[in-house]
Amino acid sequence: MQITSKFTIAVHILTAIDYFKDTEKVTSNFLAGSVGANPVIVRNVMGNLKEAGMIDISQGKSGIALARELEEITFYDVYKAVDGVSEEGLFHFHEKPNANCPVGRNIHKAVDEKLLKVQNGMEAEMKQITLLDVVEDTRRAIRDETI
Amino acid sequence: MQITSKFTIAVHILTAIDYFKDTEKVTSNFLAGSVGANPVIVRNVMGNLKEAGMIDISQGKSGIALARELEEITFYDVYKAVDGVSEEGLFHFHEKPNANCPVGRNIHKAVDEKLLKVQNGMEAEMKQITLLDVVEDTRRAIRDETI
DNA sequence: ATACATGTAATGCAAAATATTACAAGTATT
DNA sequence: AATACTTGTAATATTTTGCATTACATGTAT
Repeated sequence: MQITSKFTIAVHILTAIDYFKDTEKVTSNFLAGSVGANPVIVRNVMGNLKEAGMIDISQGKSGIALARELEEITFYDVYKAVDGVSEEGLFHFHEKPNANCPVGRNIHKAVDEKLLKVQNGMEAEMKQITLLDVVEDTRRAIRDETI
Repeated sequence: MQITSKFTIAVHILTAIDYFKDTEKVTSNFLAGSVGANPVIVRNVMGNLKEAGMIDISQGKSGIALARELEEITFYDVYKAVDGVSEEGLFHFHEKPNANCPVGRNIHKAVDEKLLKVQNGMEAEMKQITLLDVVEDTRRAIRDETI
């Protein structure tokens, strides 16, 4: 498949940027600490998010800021940003069916369009979930911890 | 992710079993030829489909037959049969977030339920596509070839 | 000038998917 | 009973992919 842990890392990063923006110096090393991943991975994901216009960073400069409102960043945006443009689609169909067989020759197109429909359904779902939802729920969970 | 090529192989197998049931002796070797995969892979997938009650096969006996009507086999059934019971869910969330960080400690639950919703949306979509759809479209494509 | 940040190439490593070989076990046909 | 052919499965490559790591280039601020 296609959805890697980079997706959840990206969500984590964006959430942490918002959460710590006033109290900590948010760097790739700091984020790597929170996520529990390698700083280089974090920097790569940050690069993807920057290209997609979700965060503002620049080389040398310390400080990472959100470039868009939280409610204007959906799961779909993040997914597209970090897991490639998804030219391949969500599913592999990398069979090499036998061209001498009528089924082998024709099933590809029959299945492809159906998988595309499934993928579109999933993407529609992802477009309805925003980073604001995540941030709100995370903040609530943190608040409830202290009780 | 989780959806492997075994899924498309399984769909291919089921379609071929139906298509060739009256004209060819359908064996794992024959199917492997049509799919373009190794016979052992095909036999393993066949085993999954048998467990799930979609085909009838037995050791030694030649001949593979569908055990259920085509319109009663959905993409979801096939997916569940070959890609495991999906205890893990469709997405990895195998981060090891830092427990010393409030975000790292709490984001997991916030994101998990949202990914679950996406997954459910996708599965709902898969439940609406049946093997009959695939077989009909494949037959139509084969018919159109000869024009 | 120094310290510290991001950017990125190169490499290694581990896990997972897939392929392959080899053989066991069952059935049908003769 | 012997043979041929089938499915069932274990053991073992091979390949691919995700992730980690090292090392260093490049840029900014103080």
